[in-house]
Amino acid sequence: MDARVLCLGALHFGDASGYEIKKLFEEGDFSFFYETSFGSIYPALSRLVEDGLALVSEQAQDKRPDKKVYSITDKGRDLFAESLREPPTPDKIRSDFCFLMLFAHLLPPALIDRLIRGRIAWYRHHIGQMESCDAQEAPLGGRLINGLGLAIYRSAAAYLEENRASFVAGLQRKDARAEEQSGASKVPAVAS
Amino acid sequence: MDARVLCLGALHFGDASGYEIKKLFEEGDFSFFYETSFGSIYPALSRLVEDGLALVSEQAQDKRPDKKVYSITDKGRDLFAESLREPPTPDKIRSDFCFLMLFAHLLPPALIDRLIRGRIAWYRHHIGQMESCDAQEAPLGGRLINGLGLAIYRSAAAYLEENRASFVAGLQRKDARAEEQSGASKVPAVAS
DNA sequence: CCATCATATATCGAGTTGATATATATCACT
DNA sequence: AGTGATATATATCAACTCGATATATGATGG
Repeated sequence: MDARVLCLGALHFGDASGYEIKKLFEEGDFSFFYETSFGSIYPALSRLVEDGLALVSEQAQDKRPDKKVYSITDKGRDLFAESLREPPTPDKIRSDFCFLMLFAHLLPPALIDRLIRGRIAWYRHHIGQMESCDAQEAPLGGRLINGLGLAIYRSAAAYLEENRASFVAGLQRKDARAEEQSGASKVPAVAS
Repeated sequence: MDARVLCLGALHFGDASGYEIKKLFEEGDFSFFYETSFGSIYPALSRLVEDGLALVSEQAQDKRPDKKVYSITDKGRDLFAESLREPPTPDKIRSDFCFLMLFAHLLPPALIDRLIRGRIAWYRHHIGQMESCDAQEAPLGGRLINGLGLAIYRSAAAYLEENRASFVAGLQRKDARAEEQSGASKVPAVAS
């Protein structure tokens, strides 16, 4: 799903500027399941206009920088509907947090504890956001995806809440054992 | 988290070739939460060797192409441990499936139904895989992440199973109403 | 008064993706 | 025996994306 199709999707909800489309990915309907950056949005919008899939109208604003408001054309709508028909590629995920946890034994347990607590707080924050914007949104699909996101975040938060303490305790026990071994000169290690 | 750090993490588990590291991301411990491609792995490994963070030994194999087996150096281990200490960047997700569902009203309900069923099957498949390789793995963190993945996939699959039928039925009702309106010439529409 | 944030567009280097090329060997099927 | 598919294995490349930075203005807050 390239940036042009994503922008067409955004414009399907109504006219928007590049900046507003970015916000859709940062805080809006797309934020739960898709990311993208200005570096792909702005060139994508330019190409949509070039190809006749969108129109642009420059609007001078006072007290604000000029705005370029894009709108989707019929040709754009057709191409978008077509694009949706090709089979979706599998989800792509990159989670530094999960990668880090795999190597938790290389870091101080206190740091790991903080990271997990932060993660739980992050989930709780987004759950709150999703719950509040739940009021029947325009597209039917929006509610399905909102519900899916809520289900996933709730279960993830619950799992981490249930397992955080014992996981960190396990890391601390391991650290204690390691120190015992390296400090063996003090008290001769006796085979158990 | 760039490809060099990811490769160092992979080599932390033991010596490996680029091909084997890729498999770790495709089917192995990393597959649930991280993706990457040959195009970033091979250059990353070359640079690790250049910078003295890894060593390489070429192994001629009979009946197979030559293999380049990489191993992490002490310097590499140090740099890896350091890299882990910088705060993890937020997860990046790109889900064509979720994007598609947002625009479900633009596609035939039967297609949406198939896509959701396929998604559930995908979740079930990976849940099975994760359950089977659950046997106490080497790193403590592995079990935490495995459990998190299981919790997420199970709740996602359950949510879609619970909501699939009614969602598709909702789409069909909407389609029927739309057809009714466009075919209004046949039977005059009477305001309800 | 100064720093930070929000609005708004744009660009650029560095890095990544997904496809493709190159080889060899095995396995199933006809 | 041949055909196509799959697995092992490395490597490259165009197109694309990311994250940072530049530019400009106004509002907000300590």
